[in-house]
Amino acid sequence: MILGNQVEWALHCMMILAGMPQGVQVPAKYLAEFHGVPKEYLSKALQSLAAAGLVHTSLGPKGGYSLARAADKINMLEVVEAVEGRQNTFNCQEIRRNNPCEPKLKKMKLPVCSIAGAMYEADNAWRDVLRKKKLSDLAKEIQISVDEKILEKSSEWFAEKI
Amino acid sequence: MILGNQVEWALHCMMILAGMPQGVQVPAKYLAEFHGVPKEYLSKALQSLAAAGLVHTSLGPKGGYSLARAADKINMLEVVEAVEGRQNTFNCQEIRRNNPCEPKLKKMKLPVCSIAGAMYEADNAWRDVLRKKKLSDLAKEIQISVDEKILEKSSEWFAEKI
DNA sequence: TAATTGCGGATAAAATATGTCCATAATTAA
DNA sequence: TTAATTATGGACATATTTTATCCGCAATTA
Repeated sequence: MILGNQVEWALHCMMILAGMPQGVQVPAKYLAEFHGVPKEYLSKALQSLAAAGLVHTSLGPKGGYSLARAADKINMLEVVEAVEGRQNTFNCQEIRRNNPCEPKLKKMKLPVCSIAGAMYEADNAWRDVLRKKKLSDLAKEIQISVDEKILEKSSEWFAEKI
Repeated sequence: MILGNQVEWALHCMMILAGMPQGVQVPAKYLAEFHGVPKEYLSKALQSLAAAGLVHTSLGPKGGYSLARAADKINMLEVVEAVEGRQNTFNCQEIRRNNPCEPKLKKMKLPVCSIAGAMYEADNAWRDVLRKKKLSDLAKEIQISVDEKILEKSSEWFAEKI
């Protein structure tokens, strides 16, 4: 039960975009180079973000990606779900219906299985944590925990390229 | 990001075992038949439960599986982790170390990444829910939600076979 | 002794994750 | 107008994980 790498990539990219000046578009090429990940594959994640309305995209030179909303209006869950989908981690196969004692169970309408219910409850707790964490919250934490010089150099690195 | 079927199977098997009279061992064969799942593969999950000390096993005729502890001394998280492992759903690849501005990052010791930290927090919330849910709680819920006749028939079905 | 059962290793098939390649259309700057 | 740049999206390839299946072994019971 493990999330794909794309989730990590997407979150880091969103933080980069959150740190960009207004109106600047960042191409996938540089997001990929900066994070050391394959550009073509990262693009798939970025396209998912675009499809979910979390980033704005533009074509051509000076084109690229930017946040579609302010960082305090986007939470982590949106990013994770955009890339990973919205399925529950628990995929109930309804094996209780295979009970040989009651063949009718195969077709009957049943209330949610208690086991599945508990697993869904856990999934919801997971989502709640991510929903409460805005990108702006993350940005603050990063501002505090990461060496100031690195942040500055990174900023310059992007500014040069774009 | 989806749990394997084994988790569902294992949880349902645990509930069957929780409903068995003291001292009765249930063979994998019947657990598989009852739930309509392949015996050989289910056995792998049951072996994981045994390795985690959640079930007791015995060989030979009249052998099989039984709970290693009372149902109120086992929680859902233990079952899930026995089968699925204890990894976090978020597998941090530390792509921040690929930052071209600071090659030293590759080898430096760093505090937990803010992004990873938030994801771990979500994982912990997920675990907390499952840890609080004992098998005995589930048993009560099932007792209430499932048709009494089905419970009785199922009980008889196992009693006949064993 | 014969039947039953869990255990564990080897193998295989199917599904998913990961990664690459390329043609296309849109946009910008010269 | 032209050339360069960029996202999009589909096709394809590879790697990894999940989902099994098979079988010999040792332990146990009747």
